[in-house]
This record gives sequence, C-alpha cells and structure tokens, in this order.
Amino acid sequence: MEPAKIFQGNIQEALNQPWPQTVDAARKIQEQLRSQVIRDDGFSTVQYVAGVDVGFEDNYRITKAAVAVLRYPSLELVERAIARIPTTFPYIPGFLSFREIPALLQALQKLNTIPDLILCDGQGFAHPRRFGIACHLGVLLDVPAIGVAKSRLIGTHEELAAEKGSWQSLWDKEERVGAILRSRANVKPLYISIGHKISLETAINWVLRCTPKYRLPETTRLADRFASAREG
DNA sequence: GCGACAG
DNA sequence: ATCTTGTCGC
Repeated sequence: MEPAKIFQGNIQEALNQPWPQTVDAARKIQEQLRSQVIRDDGFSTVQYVAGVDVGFEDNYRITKAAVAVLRYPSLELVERAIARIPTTFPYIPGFLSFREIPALLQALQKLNTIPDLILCDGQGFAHPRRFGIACHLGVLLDVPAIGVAKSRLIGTHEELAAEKGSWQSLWDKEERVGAILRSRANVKPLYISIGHKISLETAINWVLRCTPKYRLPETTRLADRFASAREG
C-alpha cells in the first residue's frame, strides 16, 4: 500500500476512536499510548517538513488548526491546510493534546503532500507522563515528530550559552527528557523534545536546519500565521 | 498543603 | 492561546 493511503488511513482510524471527555480518561489514554513512542531515528530522506499549530475564534468556542508543509532544504511553502471545529476540551497543563489534536487531524486529512517530519507547537517527551502533543500526534499518524515549545512545562537545566546552536539537556530528576536550544543569539531558548521515531540529537539538528533566521522554525512560523489569521 | 503549569 | 499601538533596541 502506498504511503498516502497509510497516512490517510491512520488519520481516519484516529478520528474513529472515541475522544476522552474527562481528565482521568485522557490520562489513561496517555499511559496506554506512551509505550508506542519510538525514541530512535525511524526515517532517512526528508523532502517535506510540516509545522502544525492551532488558534481560536469566537471566544475560544472554535478551534482552528493549521498545517504548513515546506520543501526541504529550500523551506519554501508547498501546501497549507486549515480546519475549524468546535472546541471540546479545556486547556489543562499536561493534557494539551486532547484540546488540539482533533482539529489538527482534520487539517492533516486535507493534505495532498505527506510530511516526512512534523514539528509540533508544544512538548513531546518533556512531559509529566512522557506523552506530550508531539508524541501523541506522532504515534497516531506514525510519522516522525518533534516537540518545539516556547516555554517550559517540566524539567531543569544548566546555564545556556548565548550563541546560536548552543543547547543543554533538560532533566526531570535523573532522566533526560529533552533539551533547551538557543535557536538564535540572545533570545529565549526553545524547549526541544522527541515526539516519535526520532532521537533527541537528531531532533535538535532538524530544528536548527528549519530555523535559518528567527527564533522559531519556519514551519511553526507559517503554521502560526495560518492558524492566527483572521481570514483564511 | 503550597506552588508550577506546553497552548 | 487572545485582547492590541506604539515603541525601545540591535
């Protein structure tokens, strides 16, 4: 079966599953699915890199998801998709994926181009139960994914040098759960963690490859723009 | 019990 | 996340 069929099949299967209505049910899903996370590199060639993000409309009643697919290494926009659905889950730290993934799946379903790698807005493995949104989306789609967060959810770290490209491990007790990365000189670091089918070292390198100029990767910048645009 | 807390 | 203009700094 061709990749496109598998990708669309995974999305359809995920959409057919009942979505949790309580935090307890959501926690059980996290604890069940987290064993499926693959922490090693499970890909070779990367032709398409995608960024995903969500925004809200109508006083948070509508969740608007956006996907931007860029060609690598040119980082030019190849395709974009938008989806709007009613918001069904509140924002609770540690359960972000249950608020954002339903809309993201509907946007991803509209793609004609299958991403080889997805950069998510939020944590992956750097999560209380090691199953942030990048892990959740990566496992559901079975596509390599990276968590790129703008702020900290958990973890501690050493001082970070000011130069672009410098990074430090992010620790939760004795376990390394991710890294903080200076994606641009003298700006607040990014919180990087693996999502699925990728190692932390490879994830850091891909974030840098997708971040030629600004603090955020081009993928997330574009997805951000599409998710927040009043039009579209 | 008291803070911390992705988007 | 979102409401919002100008403004300070490299």
